Amino acid sequence: MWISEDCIGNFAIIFLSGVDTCATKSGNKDFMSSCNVRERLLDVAGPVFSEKGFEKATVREICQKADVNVASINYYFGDKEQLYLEVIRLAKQMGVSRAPLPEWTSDTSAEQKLRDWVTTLVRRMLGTGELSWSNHLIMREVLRPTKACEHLIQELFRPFVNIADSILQEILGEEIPEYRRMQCVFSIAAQCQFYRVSAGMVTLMLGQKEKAAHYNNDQLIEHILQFSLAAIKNLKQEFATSVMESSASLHGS
Amino acid sequence: MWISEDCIGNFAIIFLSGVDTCATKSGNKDFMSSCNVRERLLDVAGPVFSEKGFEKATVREICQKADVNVASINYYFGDKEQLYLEVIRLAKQMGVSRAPLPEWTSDTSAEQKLRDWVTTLVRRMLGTGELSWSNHLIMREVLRPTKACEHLIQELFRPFVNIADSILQEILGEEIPEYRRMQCVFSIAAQCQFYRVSAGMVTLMLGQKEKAAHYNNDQLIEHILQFSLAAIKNLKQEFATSVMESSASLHGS
DNA sequence: GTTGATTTTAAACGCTTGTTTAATACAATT
DNA sequence: AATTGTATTAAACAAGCGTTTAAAATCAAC
Repeated sequence: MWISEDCIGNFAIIFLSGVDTCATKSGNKDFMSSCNVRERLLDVAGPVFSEKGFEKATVREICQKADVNVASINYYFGDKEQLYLEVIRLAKQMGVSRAPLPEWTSDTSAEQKLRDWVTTLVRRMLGTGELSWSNHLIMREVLRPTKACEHLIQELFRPFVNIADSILQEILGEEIPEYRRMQCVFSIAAQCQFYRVSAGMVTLMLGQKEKAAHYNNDQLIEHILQFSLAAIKNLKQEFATSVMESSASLHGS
Repeated sequence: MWISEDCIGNFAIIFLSGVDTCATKSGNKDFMSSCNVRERLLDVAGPVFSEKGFEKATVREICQKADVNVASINYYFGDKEQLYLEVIRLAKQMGVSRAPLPEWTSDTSAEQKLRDWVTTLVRRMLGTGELSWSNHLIMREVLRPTKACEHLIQELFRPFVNIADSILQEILGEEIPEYRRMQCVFSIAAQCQFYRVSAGMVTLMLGQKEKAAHYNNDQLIEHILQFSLAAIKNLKQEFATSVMESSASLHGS
């Protein structure tokens, strides 16, 4: 309302004061540092929570890295946990946009879709780089769910699993019961997850050299896909023959 | 050095004084409670570290449950970390003895061996009951290795993985390179591991009812085995045909 | 310039952590 | 009985944590 009069003069004030005028969230660092405290906290808290976990991450470290006072988290978010919940929401958005599923047309084969799905999951799980903190954080929630996990399941996991389920339905047909399909989805996801959660142990077991030689993302995707596709196709075949057999024994008796 | 003289008389002292004389570690509770403080701490610390993790487990809780003074851990083990390392050693021994591999004879089939291996791994990972704390604790080390992990790898993981590797070699033959076999071993282990590390998320996704209906240990073992065996056999077959093809194209060109 | 609300700050609070300490209790040896 | 070395205890310690507070600074509006 105060804009209504003496408006022209105040534009300069708005622009220079830096209050709530941070139009772009990324890019220019000098401009960033003039953004408001709330934004700075959100930007900094993600990587810290990702690296340390909720418990071991300290408000003091976050505030120091955001270059704000220690009381700022409580002032803007209430407490540490509320900040964490906001960060998880941010991580979900970034995790999806970071490694999205490709667009499919009506004539994309089921196998290609499954390849895309596995590729996306591996990239999300094992991805490194600037935004990988979001995936690390989400993985923490999977391994040790907090209040935030329910939100992730509804908005992220269930939709993603449903896609895999429909692909498997395409391959396996309608006869195979839903829970068998879901077991297969879990078996595929399990393999992708393994190389993230057990990465430390795998490296210790294989040694750096061997791991670098045979366990990069592309090789893992290829192995997981080949391994899983063979298993799925066998399931279909075995189900077909078992139906035939029971049908035959029915007729025979 | 003080043993060198007046040795005979001191045997009685050693034996009666209660130092290092706790012959049986399990069973009789009355005897247990008369054991020395060190033993009581070791007995109590395992479950606590398993449930809370090293960081969140407090010396005060451990000492309270062991019914000893808070200073006892520092007196007997130096500090909290030394106690933890001792507990990990204990966990390794108990983890193996809790769910051992069955004995195999020369005419045990490779498939049966693989079934036993998967069964053992699932039991160790998902086992519940009195001694399951040891497996929980070991899994914590896999997910977030500390100093103690190297010891576990040498004494526990590598031998166990080697067994699976030799079983797969039996099935696949000599032609398939070692790193492909290892990838398969990891894929199998990954599936077993998934239902432990993601148990919370799986339950949240499926709901208690569905999980209880289709995801008990026996059903999981059966699924993992069927899924993996199909994949392995396909690998063998594909490798054979690809060798034949390259041989044929070699002859053809 | 003054006012009144909002934001920022340094300091302190209350609590928990692992560890240390100094006094005490105990049992074996002299 | 006195001594000696070990074991146990309650209390204190120092450091770190999340949070609160009350004063100071900032800024739009009059």
